[in-house]
Amino acid sequence: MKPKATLKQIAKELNVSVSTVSKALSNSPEISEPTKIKIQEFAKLKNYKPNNVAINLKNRSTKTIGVIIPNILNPFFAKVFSGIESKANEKGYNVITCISNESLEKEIHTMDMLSNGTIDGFILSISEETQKKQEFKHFKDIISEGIPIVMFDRISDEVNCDKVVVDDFDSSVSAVNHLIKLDCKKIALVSSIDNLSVGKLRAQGYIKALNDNDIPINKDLIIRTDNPDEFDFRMQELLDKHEIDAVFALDEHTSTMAMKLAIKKGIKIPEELSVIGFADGVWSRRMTPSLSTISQHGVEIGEAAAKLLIEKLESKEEEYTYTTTVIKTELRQRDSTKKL
Amino acid sequence: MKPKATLKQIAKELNVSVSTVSKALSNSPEISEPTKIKIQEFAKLKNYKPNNVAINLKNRSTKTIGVIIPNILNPFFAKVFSGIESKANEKGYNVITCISNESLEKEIHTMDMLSNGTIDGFILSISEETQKKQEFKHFKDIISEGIPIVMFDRISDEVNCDKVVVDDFDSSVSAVNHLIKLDCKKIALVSSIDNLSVGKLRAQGYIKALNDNDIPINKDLIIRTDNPDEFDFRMQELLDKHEIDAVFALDEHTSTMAMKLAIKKGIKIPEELSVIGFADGVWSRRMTPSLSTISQHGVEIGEAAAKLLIEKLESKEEEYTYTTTVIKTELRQRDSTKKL
DNA sequence: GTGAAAGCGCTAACAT
DNA sequence: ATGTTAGCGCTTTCAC
Repeated sequence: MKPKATLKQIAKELNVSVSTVSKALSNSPEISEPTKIKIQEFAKLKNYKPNNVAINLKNRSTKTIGVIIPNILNPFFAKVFSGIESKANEKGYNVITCISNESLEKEIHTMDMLSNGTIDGFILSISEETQKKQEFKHFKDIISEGIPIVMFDRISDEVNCDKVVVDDFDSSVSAVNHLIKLDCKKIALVSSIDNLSVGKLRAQGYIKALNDNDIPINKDLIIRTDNPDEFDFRMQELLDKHEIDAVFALDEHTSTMAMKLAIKKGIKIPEELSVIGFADGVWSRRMTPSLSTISQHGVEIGEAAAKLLIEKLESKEEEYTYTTTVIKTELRQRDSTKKL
Repeated sequence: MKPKATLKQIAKELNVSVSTVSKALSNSPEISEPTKIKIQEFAKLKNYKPNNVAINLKNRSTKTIGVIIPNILNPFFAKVFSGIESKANEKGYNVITCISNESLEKEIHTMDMLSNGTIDGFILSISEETQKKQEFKHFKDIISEGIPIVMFDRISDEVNCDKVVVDDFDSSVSAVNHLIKLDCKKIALVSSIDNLSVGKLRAQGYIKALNDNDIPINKDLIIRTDNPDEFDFRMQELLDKHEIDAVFALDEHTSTMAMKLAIKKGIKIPEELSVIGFADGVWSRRMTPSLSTISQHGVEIGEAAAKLLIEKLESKEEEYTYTTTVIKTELRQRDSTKKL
């Protein structure tokens, strides 16, 4: 285990000054060819790598982005994360990741730990608890410290910053319209994320689509909760008591459970029941029948967020107007809906 | 946007020296109560946070771990990652994450970018390409630079470092034994990860279990490839040509595709065909029928790896013996296998 | 009890 | 063409 090479050591061993070494290694024209070559070769021999921490201190910037993700097991977030990581790397940035586990406290703690020079800016999606409690002071504080934030997916109108979202409302409208075109009349709405901003937007889209098509809203066909276990129970009840010809599901848990319970009851999908759900990841394809989904292009969301943040970090503008980027979703027709 | 408070500024505003401020804020007994209080209150008022980069430079350590994950969309890796993140955070470490995307070049590039003081050590799982090419020089180089590495899951015997793995071989043996106890005689082995170390170990376990039970190995019932598309084709063929009563699948793709194709053919699971597969994540539960799995306790693997690395980083021992920790798997019986 | 000074590793303005 | 110096923000030893 060799001791780390530093400019100082190299300078001493070569009997030159530290700054000569520094300049030689950055190929400065100030230094003569022969010394340059001598120093560069010696540095390579010693496997010299400039200490990044020292450079960060000098530059007052770390080229590192702090990313806060509510739950990395959710394939949507995993996709966004991979988009952030790849765009950041492309631009020469590192990514420090924290998983908030949907906890407000962890979110606050993380932002506090990292906002001391460790990172140049944040990309985050608000935790469930934070959205429930509508507690956004920590975001505002960080921003007023001059650390930029880009929010994605789960955002807050109260916080002034760049945002990247999906057109949740419109996606819902068009998905439900699609079901209506398929001749579905009794479309159930199911959600186990009714505490999230995105869950509410999606539910509103359903209402809008039914209204537009003069279909009366039937409360009995709507399950909106934030508790997956409660959902399972109510879904069973719904299938037992009411006849439905479609399910519009706002999250992965409800998409898959609705299908599972329907299949168990012997209901044929898609012949007797069409199912469309918000879902990401490969699993919707792997199910039998495969699930028709609204896919959110997570990778693009991540890339857009990273691009936005890095642009902001690298612009010298004092004034900056905040933008909200909308990434379009895509309706992927698979085997849980009939073909038009 | 307030300018960041520094010791220097506080010192000037309070007409004391930098070192006094530093000591007062670290509650040193050298400083008198009144000045301490004055300084501490002023610092709080100014929202002073010690610059972490400066501290890192001083300490020659960053309390940051570099994590390299082949693919974060794989729920096994996502679980391991969340284990690493939580254990690291508990111990006061940050985590810089890179996704190698199974690429050797990205792996090398990442390790090069981070091994300049940015991180104190690495936790990683070897990329597919790296395993295929058996190219391990970059790992050895990093270790010889004095940066510790902990490998998990996809490891190499050629590299001398701490490791955390699953008992792939034994898990396979006992899973296949379970199928045999269920009275299965014609057990297919399917794998689309035959290029990975873990894939090979699991396949060996299958052979061992059949041998132990005096069941002849039938090559026609074995599909081992590293190409998912090729697998789909050969699986269809296998189902068409041969009668089988069980499938033992070494990865998620083959577990789910085997089930999907069998269901499509009208084969009843588990009555006519039992399926066990290596799988993680919630999706095995959500399938119809739910999939019996060998679950790998990804979170524990991540925690163990982080613990190992941090212990190494914080021990002053010059000499250190490398350990390989084995995390036991668990056979989760669900609806794709009959109950005993 | 307080302060000056050195040093972590590097860069860059400013000598020589 | 090379070297000296100061400084990034902090801690710590050593003077006073």
